Amino acid sequence: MERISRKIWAGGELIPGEVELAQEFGCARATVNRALRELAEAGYLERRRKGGTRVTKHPVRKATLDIPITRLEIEQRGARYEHKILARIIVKAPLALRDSMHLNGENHLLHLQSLHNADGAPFMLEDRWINLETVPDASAEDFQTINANEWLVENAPFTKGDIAFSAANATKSEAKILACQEGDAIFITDRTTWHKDRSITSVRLAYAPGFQRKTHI
Amino acid sequence: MERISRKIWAGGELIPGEVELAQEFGCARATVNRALRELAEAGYLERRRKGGTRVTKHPVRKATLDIPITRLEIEQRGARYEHKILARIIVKAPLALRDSMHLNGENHLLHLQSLHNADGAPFMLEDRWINLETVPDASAEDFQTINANEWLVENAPFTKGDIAFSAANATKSEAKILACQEGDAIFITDRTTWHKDRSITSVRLAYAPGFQRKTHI
DNA sequence: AAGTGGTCTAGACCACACC
DNA sequence: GTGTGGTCTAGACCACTTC
Repeated sequence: MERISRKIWAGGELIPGEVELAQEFGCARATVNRALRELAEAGYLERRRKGGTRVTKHPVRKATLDIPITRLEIEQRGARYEHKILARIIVKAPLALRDSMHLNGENHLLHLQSLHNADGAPFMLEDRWINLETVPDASAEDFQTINANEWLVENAPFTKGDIAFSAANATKSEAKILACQEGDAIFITDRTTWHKDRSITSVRLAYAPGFQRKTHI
Repeated sequence: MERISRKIWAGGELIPGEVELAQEFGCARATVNRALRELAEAGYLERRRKGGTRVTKHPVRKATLDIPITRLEIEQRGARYEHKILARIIVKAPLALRDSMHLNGENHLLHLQSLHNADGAPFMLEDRWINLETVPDASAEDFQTINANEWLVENAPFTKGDIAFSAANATKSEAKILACQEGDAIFITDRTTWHKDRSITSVRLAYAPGFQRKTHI
């Protein structure tokens, strides 16, 4: 790490092999391997068999972002959590989702709208679609006592997910639900999760104005 | 991992020690150690010396988010990058920043406003404050040929940083610069970086409407 | 074919946290 | 004290990629 930041090893440059470094530092090759592997995970090095190890030219800083369970996020702020189901309906997959969730028009989805409150004030509006082909048990749940997020964590573990963060102007109906003005800037999280190649759920989270998603490097 | 997801080992439960698992799986303890260490890094396990290893009760999913260099982000979309300096001035630290950057009123900051374009269209508006106590060389730079982001990556490596994502309504002047309407929802990234305990720079990035910051789990 | 990193083994000592 | 995970060593074989 010191040699990278002091540019003794410049960006793009091939650094010595593990055996050579082990000799130089007077340690075992496994120790060098672990050090280099961790630097590679952090994005400072690029490693290829036979090709050797290179210093990354433009190290992309990586921030790890926690994807919290909303109830815990609210409770950690010292607020009282509650949620309300605003709508619950089973429908055939709408056009807009067939592509992003790998569905056809015959697939049935559970469409759920819920509001999550912190100390009685609107905190986040959730618009969720659950794939009933993948998670048939969801059709028997009313999600009153346990919210959909936590139910899915328990009952439909996912293997991968796509996440996108963006900003949107509150629509008239969103503004009413979130107790803000139409047009207010709303922080949006879109997330689709998968088990292998089968979509589980696709959700749009609209946070009340002023919300910040924080992290650190 | 299988035993966690199938709940053979339930949340909060103490799992067998490394020696016992090595015997059961017929492998070396170092192999068990690496497996458990990686599961702990991913957030599924909590490990403590003498205390043993427990399954995390509410596993917090972690997403890794790339913090790209804006020029490369634009070029990777196949667009032509250019940037313009809109304002450049050296001032004493304003009240609003003294707290978040650990400054007093005698500290001088370089205040920089720049617009980053993709194929000639506004992409992102950058409002940056550079701490000249920590990075005195910045006062000699005009940032015309190399933008502040990349100059700082080269000349002032940081050890830690705070990041916050949010949404804001475009002000009248922001709307004019970003070629959008006043009030449009704008995706905001606020970032302050540090070298040890000295602040380097604090920056607010306002992306043109429609921008999404994507990642996956 | 050959050289690099990826992974594993069997053993050892240590640091920490709990008793 | 004592038991747990944290780390290291010396050696081995393998997988991948380039030549």
